[in-house]
Amino acid sequence: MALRVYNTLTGEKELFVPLVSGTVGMYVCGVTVYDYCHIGHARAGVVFDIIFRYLKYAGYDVTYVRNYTDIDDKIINRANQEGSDYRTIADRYIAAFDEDMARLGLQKPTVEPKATDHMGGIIAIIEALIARGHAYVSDGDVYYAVESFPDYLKLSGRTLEDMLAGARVELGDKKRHPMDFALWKGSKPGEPWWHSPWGNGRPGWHIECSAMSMEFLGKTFDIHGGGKDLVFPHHENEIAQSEGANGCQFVRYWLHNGFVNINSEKMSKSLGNFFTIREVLKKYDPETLRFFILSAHYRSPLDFSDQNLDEAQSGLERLYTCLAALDRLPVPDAGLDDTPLTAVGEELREKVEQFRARFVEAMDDDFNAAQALGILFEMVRGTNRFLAESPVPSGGSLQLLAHVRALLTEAGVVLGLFTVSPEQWLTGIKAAGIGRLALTVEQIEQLIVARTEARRAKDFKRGDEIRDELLAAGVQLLDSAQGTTWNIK
RNA sequence: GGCGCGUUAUCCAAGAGGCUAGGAGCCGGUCUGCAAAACCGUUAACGUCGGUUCGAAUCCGACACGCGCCUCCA
Repeated sequence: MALRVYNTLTGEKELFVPLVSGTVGMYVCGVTVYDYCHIGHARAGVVFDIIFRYLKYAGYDVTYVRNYTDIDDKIINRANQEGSDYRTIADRYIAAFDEDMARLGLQKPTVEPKATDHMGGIIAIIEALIARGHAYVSDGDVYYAVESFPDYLKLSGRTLEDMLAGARVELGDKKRHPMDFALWKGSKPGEPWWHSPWGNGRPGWHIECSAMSMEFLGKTFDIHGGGKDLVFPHHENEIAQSEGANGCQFVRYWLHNGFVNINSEKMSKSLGNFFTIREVLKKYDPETLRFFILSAHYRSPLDFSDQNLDEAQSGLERLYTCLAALDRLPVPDAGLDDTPLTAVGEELREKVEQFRARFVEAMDDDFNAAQALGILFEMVRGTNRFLAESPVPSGGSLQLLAHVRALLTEAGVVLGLFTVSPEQWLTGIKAAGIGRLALTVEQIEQLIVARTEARRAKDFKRGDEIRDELLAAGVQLLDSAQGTTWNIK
C-alpha cells in the first residue's frame, strides 16, 4: 500500500518517496491570463486538485503552488487589440480564472503567485545563468544557450538534432543556436517594462516558473505538474534554467495530464475547436463536468461531447439518488443490535469493510480516479440491493447503511464530489432543465391535476394523452403512491 | 522525416500474464390500470498476423488504423 506515480522523466510508474518524509512540495503550471479558460484548463485544474486532495488524504503536509503568468506577449497583444494595458487584461482574466475554478470546486492552492511579483527572483536566476555560462546577452535580450546544458531535452527524450529535423525552427539573428530561447526581452516602445541589468524589458516565458517554484519550494522539490503540451518547450526550459542556475536536480517527479479532445482531435486555441468552461457550465452542472473528467485516467485523452457529458450526468445521478435514499433513513440507535444481517446485508457489509482499502489501492496506483469511481458504484449497487430487500431497515442494518454514507462522503471529499446535499443536487438538475422547456411550471402542474382527475374517474385514455403530451414537451411524469411528481427528460 | 502514445463489447471506460472492473444502452423482472421513473438481474470485448508461455487484452515482433509532440497551448 504505497503511492506510485508515473514520472514523465523516466517514463515509468515509480514509488513516490518525497524529499522530506511526510511533506510534499508541488508546483503546477497555471495559466497565462489573456482569455477565458476552456475545458482543457478545467481538466488540468481538476486533475491536480484531486492529486492535491489525495496527497492530503494520504497524510502528507502539502505545499501546493499554482502560478498566474501575468506578463507575456499574448497579454500584450490582447491589450493592444483592446486599447487597454496589460494589467487590466491580466487582472480581468485572473478574476475569471478564479471564478471558473471555484465553480468547479477546486480547493485553493497554498500559494498562487504572479510572475510580475517575482521580478527580483527572475533577474537573479538570469544573472546566475550568465555567470555560469548558460546564458548570454544579445542586443538588450538575454538568451539561454541550450548547447551549454548537456541534459537539455531529457524530459521529452529527444536530442537537439531530432528537434531541428522538424525544420520548423526560426533562425533569429540574435541567437547563437536556433533552439536558444529568451530569458529576458528588451521592451519595445509602448510595452510594459521592468528595470534590469540588461536594460528595460520583461521576462521571457518559462523563467517565471523557475523563479516562483524556487521561491516557495526550494531548489529541488517533489512534484511538478501541467498539461502534456507543456513538456516541450516549457518544462524542458524550466529544467535547463533551474538546473543550470542551481547546479542540482530541479524536480523529482514530473506529472502531465492528457488532452481534452473533440472528435479525437486535441482541443486547442489554434484549431479553434474549444469550449470555454463558462459555456459548458450553462448546460451542465459543475460536478457533472468534474465527474466526466474523473471518469478517465488523467493521462489518457478525454473525448468531449454532449453524449459523454450526458452519460456522466446519468452516472452521477445514480450516485446522488443512492445518497438521497440513505439520507432519508432514520439515525441509527447507538445500542448494539444482534439481529443477524441477511445474505444481501452480509454482502454489503463485506463491501463496506473492503471499501477504504480498495479506494486507496486505486488512488495509490497513479491516482486512478476512474477505477475509484467503479468501486463507489459497486458499493452503491450493494446498497440499492439491500434497500430493495429491506426498505425499512433498523438496528444493525441502519448502522451499516450509516457506515456506507460516511464512506461515500469520505471518498467524495477526495474526489471533490457530493459537495451539495443529494436532494439539492437532484432538484438542481431538474431546475436547470426548466429554462429550456416550452411550458411553465404552472402549466405542467395544471396538466398533472387534470390527469389525476381523469385517472381517478378511470378515464385512462385521457390520462395517457396528457402524459404523452407532456413527454413530447420534455416533461417526464413520475407516479408514486404519494402522488405524481415530474422531471425534465 | 524524427520521437512518443493509443486501438477493450452498441457507446464511454478501468485493468496489464491465470482472479465478476464500472457507467450508459439493449433485453428480462419488481412496481403500475398501462407506462415512465427507480431498483434488481442479464448480455457481450480485448485492431490484424506471428512469436514467448502450461496459460496472453496483458510480454515480444511486424503490420494496419488513429492521435500527439517537434511552433503558442492545460
